[in-house]
Amino acid sequence: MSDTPMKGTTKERITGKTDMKNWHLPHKGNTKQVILDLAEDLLVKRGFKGFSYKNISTLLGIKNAAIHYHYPTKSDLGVEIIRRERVRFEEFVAGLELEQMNAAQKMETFLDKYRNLPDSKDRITLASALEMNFKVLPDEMQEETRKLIFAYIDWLEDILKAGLEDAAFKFSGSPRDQASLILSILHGAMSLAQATDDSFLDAATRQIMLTLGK
Amino acid sequence: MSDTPMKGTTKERITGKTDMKNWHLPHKGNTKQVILDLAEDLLVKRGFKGFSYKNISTLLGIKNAAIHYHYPTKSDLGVEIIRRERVRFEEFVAGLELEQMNAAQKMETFLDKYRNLPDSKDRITLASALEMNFKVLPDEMQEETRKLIFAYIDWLEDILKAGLEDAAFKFSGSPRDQASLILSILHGAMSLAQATDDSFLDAATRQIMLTLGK
DNA sequence: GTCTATACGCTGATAGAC
DNA sequence: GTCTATCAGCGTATAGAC
Repeated sequence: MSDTPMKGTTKERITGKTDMKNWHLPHKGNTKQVILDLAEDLLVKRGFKGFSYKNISTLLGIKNAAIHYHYPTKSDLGVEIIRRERVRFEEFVAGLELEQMNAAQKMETFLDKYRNLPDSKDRITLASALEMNFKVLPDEMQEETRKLIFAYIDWLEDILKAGLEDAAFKFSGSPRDQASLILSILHGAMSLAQATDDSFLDAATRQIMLTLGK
Repeated sequence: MSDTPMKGTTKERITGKTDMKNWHLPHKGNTKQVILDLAEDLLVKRGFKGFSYKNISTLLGIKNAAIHYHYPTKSDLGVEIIRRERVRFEEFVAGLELEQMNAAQKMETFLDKYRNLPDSKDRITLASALEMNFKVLPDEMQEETRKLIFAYIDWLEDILKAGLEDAAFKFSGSPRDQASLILSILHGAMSLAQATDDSFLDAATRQIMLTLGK
């Protein structure tokens, strides 16, 4: 992965559209957000110690020091990335409620997030990447990572419990254990796929629904 | 984790016993091996970019440059760590054959390796740690990592096939898919446990035997 | 908000003495 | 085999100008 400067304005990069009128303008006030996007991408792809402020600033076409203006330390930046993901997940969960899905539908929609991971992301999620880097993360990032993971597990436990009650699912062991197992399978499949390029995620998601009696 | 120099001779460190007669002697010719042990430990605990030649040399009570004498580049060192693990696994497999175990016994013995991981290792295996660091590894290390993982999967596939034939196991899907799934579950459980301190490995190994109809 | 300039430690690595 | 000395480059981070 090279650190070639990005072309065009921020909006063009984000939307994928070109805005010829403003090609020469800098990031029009959303630099802070673009830094977050870029940093999340690099964190997922290379690990926390595998990218630097220099990498980000080069991609953005600005200088090292400018990043520190937005996020004083790398830990601040990392914490923000994780918090944003937790918010995203909360919105995802709220969305499912709005659609009045049943437990099985919710589970399928959750699994879809993994089935549909773009190859450009190397088919890995932020939570999984954080786990993998856990021991080299600053303390505050470790804490946020834990919160994120338990947000997933807590939610999984809830819908497993609901599915058990209305007989949509059947499985042995506690809903909590089953929730942990499901996340283990998904994260393990992504971890293995990193090294082997094989797709373990399809087999993994299939197996999960099987063990739930679907 | 601090890099406090180790006390005593190499043999004392390795065996845990004290040899007062030779406490003042350096590493008596096995420095190269001790470096490998130390480096493997650091790699598992901190990731490939999380330790340096300096870390190792400080622990050993020698200088940075001395490590380069034994392993010219960090990649050389990393490759040796992985190769040694593959040899260890081959010996493990050969040992199971000598004991004339059946498929179910072999699987249990394999799972024991994960159940019995010492806390001092943060309950993570070399293969899993390599996977987690995969994208920041030098090319030669990536190649060796792949070989190691496929050594595991190939072997798992073999005993799953054997167990299927003599009706010791029953499961749906191909033995290959099942082998991948088992490794996914194990690696995923270790990955999750890193961040949460919960023990997912016990639940994971139990679930594996369950899905094999045991 | 971004720049220049700067600090300082650590990194992987090499040359040559002992 | 290990040492001293040295290297260039990168890492995070800060001060102060524009």
